[in-house]
Amino acid sequence: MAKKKTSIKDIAEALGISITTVSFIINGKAREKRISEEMTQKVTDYIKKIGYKPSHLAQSLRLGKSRVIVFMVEDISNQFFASIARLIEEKAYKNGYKIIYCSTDNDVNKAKELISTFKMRNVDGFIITPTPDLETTIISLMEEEQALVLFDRWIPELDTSYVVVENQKSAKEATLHLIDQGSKNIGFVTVDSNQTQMLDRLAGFQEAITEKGSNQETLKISPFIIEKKQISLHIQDFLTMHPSLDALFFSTNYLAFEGLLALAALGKKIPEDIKILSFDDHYLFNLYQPKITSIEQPLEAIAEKLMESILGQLDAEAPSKPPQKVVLPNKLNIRESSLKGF
Amino acid sequence: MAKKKTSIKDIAEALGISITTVSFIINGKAREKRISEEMTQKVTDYIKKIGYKPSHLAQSLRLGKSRVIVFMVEDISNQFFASIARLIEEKAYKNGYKIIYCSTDNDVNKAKELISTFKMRNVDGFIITPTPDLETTIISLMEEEQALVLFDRWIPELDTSYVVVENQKSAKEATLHLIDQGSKNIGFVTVDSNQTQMLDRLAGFQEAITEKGSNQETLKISPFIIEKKQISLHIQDFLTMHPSLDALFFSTNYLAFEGLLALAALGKKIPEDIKILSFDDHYLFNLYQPKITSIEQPLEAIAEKLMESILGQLDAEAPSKPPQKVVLPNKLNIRESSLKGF
DNA sequence: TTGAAAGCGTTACCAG
DNA sequence: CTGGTAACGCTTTCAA
Repeated sequence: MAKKKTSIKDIAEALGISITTVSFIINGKAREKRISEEMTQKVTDYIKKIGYKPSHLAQSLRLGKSRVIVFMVEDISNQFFASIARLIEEKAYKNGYKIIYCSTDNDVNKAKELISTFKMRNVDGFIITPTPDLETTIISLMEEEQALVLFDRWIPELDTSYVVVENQKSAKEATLHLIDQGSKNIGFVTVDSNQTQMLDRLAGFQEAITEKGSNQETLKISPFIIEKKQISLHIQDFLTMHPSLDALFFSTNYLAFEGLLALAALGKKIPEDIKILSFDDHYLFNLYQPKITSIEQPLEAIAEKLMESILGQLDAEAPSKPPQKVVLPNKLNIRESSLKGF
Repeated sequence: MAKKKTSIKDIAEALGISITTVSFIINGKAREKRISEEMTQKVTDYIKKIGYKPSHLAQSLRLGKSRVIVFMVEDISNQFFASIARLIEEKAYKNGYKIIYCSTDNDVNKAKELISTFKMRNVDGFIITPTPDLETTIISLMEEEQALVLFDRWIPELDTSYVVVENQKSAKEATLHLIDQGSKNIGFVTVDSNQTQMLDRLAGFQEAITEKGSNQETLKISPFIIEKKQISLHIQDFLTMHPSLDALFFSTNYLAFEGLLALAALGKKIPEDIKILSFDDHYLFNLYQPKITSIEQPLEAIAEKLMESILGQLDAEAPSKPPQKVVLPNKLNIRESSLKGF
């Protein structure tokens, strides 16, 4: 494949000077090393002429840094992760870093394998949404002093940097809103896993319920259901088993979409028959009739903090700080689906 | 950062043997090089014990291959691209390749810069949705005999591998369906650009119109409109200016979503007042009331062909084939939004 | 002001 | 069967 690439050596030979000189000039150390103006000029001109680009690979090997950051999420085709990815990518490129994405499917073994292969690629930093049981691997990453930041969920036992949102607080607030709108019997539909963000959302929900003495039912959908259709059917069953439910809180948007389908199948009217609301805003919540109330995570801020944290750890100049633990506020977008008088 | 990593040299020293031997064993050439069973055993045991992993960086430098493929799309947060990315990623990992994603925003300069920086990272292959005016860069890639495959759109003048879908045929078929359902005056809403896929869709639409002698109007939305709201307003204007339109064909799903918003604002009923249909299926088209008719691209097949093509080019064993030009069929999902009697 | 050479971690050729 | 060593492309120390 690919024609032989010109190397720094070729340049040196062509110009009849040493590799060192070329290297210094390329790396902007001409001044510092007091290389003559004309030499510098000659070299830069030649480089521009032949369009030489140094090999990042060789640089990485030599310097022990690759300027690559891994962004490891549950599923990159998920809108939430894809959006963050997009924002991260932008900020990374601006700082001379590249991003490698990968999806874990929330499978520990896949995650472990991925981390191991990335370590041997000398990536500089890891941004990870941890799968269950990933503690030991994360610990080894910490021991090796790798730049690391968790997001979306974190591991309570570990003292790592992370960026998450106020799951519990927002879930509580949203639940209170539902109660405030007259809901007396609220169903919480979530995914059956012990990821912190899901647990916190449930906790927030229950806190509100307890506080106000309302009734509640909870449906935990197995994360192993691949076929979406199944999810919708589960929700239908849930609704028929608990006919008195007058509101539904979905812990994440894809569950809400399935819920919408279930509700339509049962001929339930939103919000007259049943009010609904979901965590994780989605562009289409604003489009659906009625518009769906939801809790919006601050994508931009999450990406910002993530990069700030990882870049901070990567900055050799800066003194190494203690792990940064960032918890960002969400925004409750109240729309038609949860309103009493609508 | 990171503790000193153990290298092949450390292993050789620790075991009192040569680097070469270790290297052979690691690379499974023990048999071939007729290294003794016990030596092999000793080394593999030791490697397992200390958990040694070879440096991919050094391997890449040495071998001139990085086992990295770049996936360069317009916008990775777009559902279509994110879904393909997910599928590609899976297939790549299975073959020992990693994927680096990046978004061009359909901006030539960004694309050029990206390609240049990836070249110096010795990536092995490029999967690209070309931006306008990217010809020269693509040509230089071809001259360097880089593994390359375009997708979503391609560059007619260039003899590259590509994977696209039957845009024209499907658009025509969909338009005929609309006419068949009694539409007499169809509006085509597209993005104002000369990307091949959009042009082909328009061509297919017009072909059907001409063939059947129907009426048509076309609205081209500038790709520079960032604010979605604006798009929706444009569509509203379009509809009020052409009140006789009885069907709308959206060339891509995000335009359809905005169209839905516009239609709702104008109080138009689908499909009674106006029928609609869109290119690029979306999970939510099936959820909306009424369900939206759309043309579904074969994501899985696209990803499959893309990887097949790039891996084929990367396979040193295989004789270099002429560029593979793949055109995949789509599927017209007829749903409620385009049906007469609904 | 410039150059020689070591070294980053591998692979693979050539000896023995 | 095993080992020495050049080379991949670069940075950087030390020397001139």
